Amino acid sequence: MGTLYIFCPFQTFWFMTIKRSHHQRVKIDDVAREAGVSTATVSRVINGTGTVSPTTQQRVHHAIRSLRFVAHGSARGLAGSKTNTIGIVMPALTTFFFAALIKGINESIEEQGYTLLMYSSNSPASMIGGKPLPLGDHNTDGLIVFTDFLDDYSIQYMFEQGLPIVMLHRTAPAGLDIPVVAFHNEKGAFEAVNHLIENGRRRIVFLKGPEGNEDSRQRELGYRRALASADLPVDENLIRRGKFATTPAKQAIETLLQEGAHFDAIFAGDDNAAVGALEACRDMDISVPGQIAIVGFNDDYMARHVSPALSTVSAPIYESGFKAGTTLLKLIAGQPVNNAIRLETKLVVRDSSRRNGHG
Amino acid sequence: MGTLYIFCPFQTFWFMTIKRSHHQRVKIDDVAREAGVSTATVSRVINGTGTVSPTTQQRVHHAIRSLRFVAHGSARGLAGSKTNTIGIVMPALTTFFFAALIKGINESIEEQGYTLLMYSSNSPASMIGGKPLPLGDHNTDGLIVFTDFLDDYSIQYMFEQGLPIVMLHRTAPAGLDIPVVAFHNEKGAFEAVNHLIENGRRRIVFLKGPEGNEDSRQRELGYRRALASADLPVDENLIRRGKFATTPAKQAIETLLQEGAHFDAIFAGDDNAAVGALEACRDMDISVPGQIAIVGFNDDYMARHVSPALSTVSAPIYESGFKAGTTLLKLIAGQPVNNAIRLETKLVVRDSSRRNGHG
DNA sequence: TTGTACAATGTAAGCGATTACTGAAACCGC
DNA sequence: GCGGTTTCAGTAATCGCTTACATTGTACAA
Repeated sequence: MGTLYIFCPFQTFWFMTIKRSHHQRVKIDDVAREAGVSTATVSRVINGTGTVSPTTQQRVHHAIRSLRFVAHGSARGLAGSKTNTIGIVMPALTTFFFAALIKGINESIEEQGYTLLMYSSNSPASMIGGKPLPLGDHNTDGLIVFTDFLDDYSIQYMFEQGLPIVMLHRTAPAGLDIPVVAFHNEKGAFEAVNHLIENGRRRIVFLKGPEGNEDSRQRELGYRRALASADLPVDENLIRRGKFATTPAKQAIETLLQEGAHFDAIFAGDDNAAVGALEACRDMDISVPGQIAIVGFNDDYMARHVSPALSTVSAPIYESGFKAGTTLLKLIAGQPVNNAIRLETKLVVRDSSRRNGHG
Repeated sequence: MGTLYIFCPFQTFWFMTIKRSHHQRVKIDDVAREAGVSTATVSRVINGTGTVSPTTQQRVHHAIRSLRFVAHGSARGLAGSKTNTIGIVMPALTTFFFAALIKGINESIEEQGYTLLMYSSNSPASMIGGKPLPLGDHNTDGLIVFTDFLDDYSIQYMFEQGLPIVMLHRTAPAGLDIPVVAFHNEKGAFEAVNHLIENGRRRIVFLKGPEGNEDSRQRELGYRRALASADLPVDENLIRRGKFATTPAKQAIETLLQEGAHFDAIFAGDDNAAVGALEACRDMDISVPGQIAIVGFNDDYMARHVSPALSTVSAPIYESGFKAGTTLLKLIAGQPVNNAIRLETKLVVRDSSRRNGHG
């Protein structure tokens, strides 16, 4: 600001750009003129479409670099009907889960030159009645749906418009041929509960997730199957709602204890809930795993850092995001995809459910 | 699929959309025709620009709803030179910090109809030499910079192009009038270290963040000032790199212990590092806070859930994201903004640094 | 009654790329 | 040397909106 060294190309450049401000930016015509070719040729070089001689390519690349040309996204979007952007609709979570997921998606699409357009909200969106999604077939080339706050009708609408869609941790609306990426929840839960049973636990609490959550529903099925296959009865009173969150889970366990319920293990719907359960026990001076064993789900960051370290069903969160990204890209490219991708989980036994602590 | 009830408008509609597939979608002309007005009027109604009679507005809104019209983002972007999208450049973190931040940004811009275009990467980007950012003045109306992987030169370039920019947890390139949103790191660190000193600690380890990280640098200044103001010497040997991560921090503490270093407290650069320190102590059977007191920074989710519960400098992460969002929007709107927003932190004393545990 | 001001709407020129179409030159085997 | 390909590159239409400008209509003061 202020200083201007006439002979310094960079400073001169700054000066120029300041002068012409936000308009008159360098566009493809400028590049074409600079390289002595037509805009079509520049476009071909940029996109690698059509045939351009090596010499010309060199010239064009040189012009692009020296002018610092970057194509206008909207213009490309309009002309090419391609945005190189995919969208994700998801709940506004603030957990490790969320972060890992996004990272996975991002890295899966990054090298392909795609960008993630994120729409995050906790309020329902719908194409009928409510405000329509700001995402969809205009702004993005594809969509990852990872939320319960979007009704089947809207999904069906976009799907039938031809928008590539991948469901993430949620099943597709009935009858629609939309790929799903999810964990093998039922199996993972079965193994977790089975592990508890094998260690002598008989009365096992299950902490459900939020109302309508699919992961939770499937984990509950696994829980029931494990009990059934060990010929243990299901006590509906031991099934409570932990909402995949620490505080509600803690309260649920406290309530159970106050009610004088009898149980020797807790299978929490996820690790957040498990941590809540852990704290309830700690506050009540109940030994874990001595009196009560606890197993969570997900293998969140903090699972191994709480004390006692939390046994949990390790779920490939990052991979699920990554898989969703690559699947969507394949879909966009018109390649065949596997329609139901279920990722395996793995039981990780730590201190919170070890046998040795048990009486 | 298959069933088609002639008299049901929705089904008929599906049928139609399927037939005409991905092209011939409903565009503004269709709406104009349906409402019996010109496209200009439809555009005015959509954007709330210009004057349109209430009756006409009604008709247009009705047409929009019945045709399920959603404006083509790229077309609007091209024509209006407005994308209603802001970008963020950030490191590919997988922490609670990141998630809360994004949530804050998102919610701050959501009600204004903006969307977040996220570019996340761990590889350097630059306008000179390297691959240019896929974000910037073409694709977004503004940019939040939250990463060290973007050089000052690029930021200066975009800034002088007139792109609204807000720096998040990073200072602006010298001489540029770019707003900064950050924590009061120095002060927060000072208070944390001071707290340790007041509780009788004398030899305090500091675990730095990653190379070049600004938050870390500022926290180190606070650490040094606190020691100085208590007339305590700074032992450079007690300053180690914890990289804002659990494992490196754990190793750093283990190394210190193996070297026979003498210290009675650890001020960790962030909570991840603090957890690592905690584990190193636990593994070595060192009592916390009995022998060594630990204080972290951020007040991450797990801080209160580890054991002993972690004392930490609580930082308003979500608010910082939110503030960055609103500031950027103001900037875009041409409104005056506060150029240096420093958010206050708050020391939260939990078990890991309580006096009673100290000899 | 006429002129002025303003409200309401239409017309049409872009915005900056992509790409279908077309033409010119170079290369091929016979 | 000649029709037939191929390669390389240019022309110009097009994508779906926004908006400057033009136009019409109506109210109101002079």
